[in-house]
Amino acid sequence: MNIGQASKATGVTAKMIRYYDEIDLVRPASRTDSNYREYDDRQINELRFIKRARSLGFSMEEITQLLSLWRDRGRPSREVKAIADRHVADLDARIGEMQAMADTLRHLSHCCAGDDRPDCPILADLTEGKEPSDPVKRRPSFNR
Amino acid sequence: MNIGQASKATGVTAKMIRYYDEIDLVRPASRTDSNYREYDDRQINELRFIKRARSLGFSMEEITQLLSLWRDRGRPSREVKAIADRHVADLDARIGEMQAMADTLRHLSHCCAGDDRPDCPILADLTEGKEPSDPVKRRPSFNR
DNA sequence: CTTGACCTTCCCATCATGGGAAGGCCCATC
DNA sequence: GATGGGCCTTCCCATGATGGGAAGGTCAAG
Repeated sequence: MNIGQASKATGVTAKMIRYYDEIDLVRPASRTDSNYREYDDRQINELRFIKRARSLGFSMEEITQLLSLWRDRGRPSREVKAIADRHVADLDARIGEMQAMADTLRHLSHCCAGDDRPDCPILADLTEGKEPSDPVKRRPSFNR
Repeated sequence: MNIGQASKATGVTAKMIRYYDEIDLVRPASRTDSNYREYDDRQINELRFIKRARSLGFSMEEITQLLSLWRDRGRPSREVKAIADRHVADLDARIGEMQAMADTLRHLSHCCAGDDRPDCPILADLTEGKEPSDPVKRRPSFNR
């Protein structure tokens, strides 16, 4: 299976497959005589795994760990659970922050006439330069 | 006021002040004879505005628009409200996605023994390569 | 006049992803 | 067996907001 077929089979773009290859996330692809990458079922499954894990918001760092546990038949499920739980806590923290932003804005918007006049509580709030409760530092790499 | 004082006065790092300067987000800083940036109250207020807007999750793009409305005394509050409402919808969408991720993971984690044994519903789920409901495309630039 | 704290610009890195160019390969159709 | 279109390869660049750091100029207090 070449990269295009692997891409179709997994839903991961060829670009990203090459990237995962480059950062050694997946087992190294073997190459044909003409230097085409060749993927077998094992790698296809790894790519699917990565895709699903990304869709659950895991960072590449976490996925590296998850993949290594996945490959290890003797893994303790405790370790997998720990990674998942940490990620859930991370998600919850971010959800909380965004919820706070949305709530604040909903309130301000509700107080804004939204007509032709210039008076606007939203701008007024921004002008006051209130401090946010805490400039939260997040673990790197959960863009999307 | 030089950049360091402006930074202290607004809580925006000097690095970021220079960046906002570079992308013409704030009014251009005047310079002293020795090429130091000089900020007046107007610009200090703009920096505070930006800071507060960032803390509410607005993208630079949105902040550009908000700043321009802020500077315009004749703005219709409708336009400000529209930007805010769009942003709230964006936040809500993202919150929804993350909530779904967290809920899924909470369920899986709950089903995982988390002991020395290797069996793990979390890994099992990742292995199945289920499709996420929909690969949501978000507007660029809301990292943090 | 020295010293240390500040300022300047310039370059590089992040993280996951996509765009695109230049060149090589494969297969089907003429 | 040549041609063409659709693959593949590598390489470089961009994103968005932010920080790190180097090299060199400036200011103010001692």
